[in-house]
Amino acid sequence: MPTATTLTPVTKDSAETEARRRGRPRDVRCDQAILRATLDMLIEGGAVNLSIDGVAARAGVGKATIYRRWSSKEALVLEALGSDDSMIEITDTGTLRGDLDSYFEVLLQRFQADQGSDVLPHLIEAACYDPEVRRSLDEYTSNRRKPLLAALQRAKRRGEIGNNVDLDVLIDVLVGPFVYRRLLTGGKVDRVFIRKLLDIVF
Amino acid sequence: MPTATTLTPVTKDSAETEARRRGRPRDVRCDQAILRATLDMLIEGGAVNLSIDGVAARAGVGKATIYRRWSSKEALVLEALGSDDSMIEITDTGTLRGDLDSYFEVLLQRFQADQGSDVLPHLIEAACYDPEVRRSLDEYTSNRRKPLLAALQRAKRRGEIGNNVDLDVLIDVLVGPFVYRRLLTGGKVDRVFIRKLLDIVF
Amino acid sequence: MPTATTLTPVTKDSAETEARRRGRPRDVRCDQAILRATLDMLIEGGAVNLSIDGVAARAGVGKATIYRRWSSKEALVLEALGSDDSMIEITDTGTLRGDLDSYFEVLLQRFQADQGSDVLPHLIEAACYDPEVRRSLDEYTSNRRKPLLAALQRAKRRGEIGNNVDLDVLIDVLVGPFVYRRLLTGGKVDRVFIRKLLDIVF
Amino acid sequence: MPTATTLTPVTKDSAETEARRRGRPRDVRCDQAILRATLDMLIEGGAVNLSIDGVAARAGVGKATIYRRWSSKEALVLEALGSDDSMIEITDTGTLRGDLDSYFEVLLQRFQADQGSDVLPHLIEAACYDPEVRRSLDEYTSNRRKPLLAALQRAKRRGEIGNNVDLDVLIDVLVGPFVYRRLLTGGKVDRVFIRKLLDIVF
DNA sequence: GATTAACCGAGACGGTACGTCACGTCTTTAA
DNA sequence: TTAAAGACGTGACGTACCGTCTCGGTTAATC
Repeated sequence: MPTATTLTPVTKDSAETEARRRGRPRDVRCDQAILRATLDMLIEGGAVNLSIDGVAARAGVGKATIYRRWSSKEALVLEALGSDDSMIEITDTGTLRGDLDSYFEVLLQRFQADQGSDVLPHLIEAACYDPEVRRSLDEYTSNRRKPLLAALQRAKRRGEIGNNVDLDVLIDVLVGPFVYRRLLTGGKVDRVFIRKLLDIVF
Repeated sequence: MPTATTLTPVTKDSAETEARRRGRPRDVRCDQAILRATLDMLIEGGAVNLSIDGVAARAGVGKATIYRRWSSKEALVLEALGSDDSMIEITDTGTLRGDLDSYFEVLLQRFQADQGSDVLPHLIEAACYDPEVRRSLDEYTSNRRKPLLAALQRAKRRGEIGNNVDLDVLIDVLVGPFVYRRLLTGGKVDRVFIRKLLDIVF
Repeated sequence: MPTATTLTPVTKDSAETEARRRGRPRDVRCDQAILRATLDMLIEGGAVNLSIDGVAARAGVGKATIYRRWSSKEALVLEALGSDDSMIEITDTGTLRGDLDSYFEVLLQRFQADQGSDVLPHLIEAACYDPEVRRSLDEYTSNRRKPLLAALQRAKRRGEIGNNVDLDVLIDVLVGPFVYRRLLTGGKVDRVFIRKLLDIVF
Repeated sequence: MPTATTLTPVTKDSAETEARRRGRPRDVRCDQAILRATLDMLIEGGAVNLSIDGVAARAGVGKATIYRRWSSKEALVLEALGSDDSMIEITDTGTLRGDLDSYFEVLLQRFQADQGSDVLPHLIEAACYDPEVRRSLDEYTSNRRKPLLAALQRAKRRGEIGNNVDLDVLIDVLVGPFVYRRLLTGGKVDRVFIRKLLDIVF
């Protein structure tokens, strides 16, 4: 998930150092209520059925209060999702295969839980015409890759991966098939799939 | 692309065997005009800016005439896309590497031309809540995989690919990274990427 | 009710004298089914909820078969209503008061049964922009006045009504208040009303 | 015409006593523009050719802005008509015949100007299935009767009208024939008609 | 008996208007 | 200055009927 600063503040209140803005300060409870309502409605109806009007009503908040904080529905969604820290941690098992097993196990669960959700697809589409969303989505993706990258770097140091292998591309090869099946083919994603995938790559 | 029968007819006229539907038959020119208008507007403004009202106006057709044929905007888009036969043909070069080079060359052009388009992302999202779109999208994807599958089977027969390799998963490994970069990471997709990808897999 | 000839035939088959048109003759059962369906739907939902599509479906008839016979919804309604001959017969009681009592008794029942119906109002509106309906409605009204006119003429001959009284206007005075209450004031129409009305006029 | 409160506000702002509704107040210029456009279009094309889309476009206003204020086309029309204060004033001439002459003179002009208009008929029909319109139409009618009632009461006090005459019914007798001719018979409404009418009643 | 013209059902066709929804902005009062 | 409330113009939605127009298939009178 992108750090909150990427999308959140329409008006930057960059730091507390800044001489405390004048006028009534923003109510933090509003932020919370809005994000809470957003998450709830995302779970209930997906991103498509999420409307700003709906969130405002549910959060007991004026629409302007939302637009004051986020520039678009997607910015709001991205931040609402970001509040759950969903980064996959990879415990260093000492071997590449061990690390990957632990990683894919979690990834598998994520994908299965995620089935039917339209949140990611919605953001992907939104990213097409909203550069800000594009940036945030890239950052989100990038963050998710970090633990895997670390594990692969460890393996490279241990000599388990050839020196001439581009690790970024290797990640694409390992994660891409998941995304492809999930979004386009509707194919199954299970342990057998993972095993076959690893058999091919390594 | 799905064969026309998948999405097209809201009312199925399953076969010609059926004794010719009663009533005034549908005007084929309407189908053509609508699909033509849809494609034009897709190119001009993407899937998000495509409205049924707009298509109807442009095609010189009543809205009902569209809804009579397609149940949703996405069904319409899928068929409009399908009408251009965009399957990638792989000429049999005799070697796996040769086949793949020719395939990826075209795929690369496609991806670059496709950059910024929101059509595929839009369909992916639509597939989340419209099973009909889901089905058609799967079929579309499946068709696109066929030439590649054929090439890999030739290679397997020639012994270039191990007998225990699951070709379906291999395709996922070859194509998935493209999709992943295109939709999620925003990463570059070029010849260097392809070379590194093939280096890893083979 | 207007004689059928006023509105009914879009194409006039004025008389049997004409050398019997060629081609398949119109099916009388269609006329019946259509009028039947129209009456039923009028009773169920009023003139506003009456649609040609609906009548056609209910009568098991093509829409063209209706338009071949009647030029508009209202023409159809007028004829459907006309099939019940609803003229009020006044039995000659020998005195004006007796005749009027018998007449108003029936008129009263009609008005009460008619309450809530939108058929007459609908026709009145239609008459504004359809001269054919205008003509038919006038004729319909005119026919309804005839029995009353006859009774008044008898009374005039008997000397119960002054010689200088315009009987047409007298009918207006006797019937107008009914219509006025029914359509515009929403006021009660009962025996007391009739008595007071007659008290004023005579 | 009904006082504005009858139909106007979909959400009642019953009185000024209520502590000023929250949120952005309705723009009075919208009301004016909408009513203005409605009246114009009524004059041009009658009630049948009046569409909400048309009014919205002409008034330069969104459709929702209209629906926020009036629940139906007819409610809108009724209020638009009411904004022109069309009550007929009867100057006290001292004699019944004088008052009536002055009244009928204006009524006559109204009826002639009104010829061909479908507004009243349209409202009458609408009143059949919309109780709100029914109520407003009754109130409208009731208001229109008031001046006449006052004149008749003056005449009664002067002894020109018998004590046992029900003035409400008398009004029905005086006005009903007009309505009846106008709506149903298509008969002429002129000074001769009025004279004959008065000859009969008085 | 073949031809022919009008009829019939079904339903497609271009339109128009409907009433609803959500968008993102703006305008009020109150804190 | 922020907040809640909600009005605002915009524009698309999917539906319902309109009256007309093809279709294939009757059904008689005429040739």
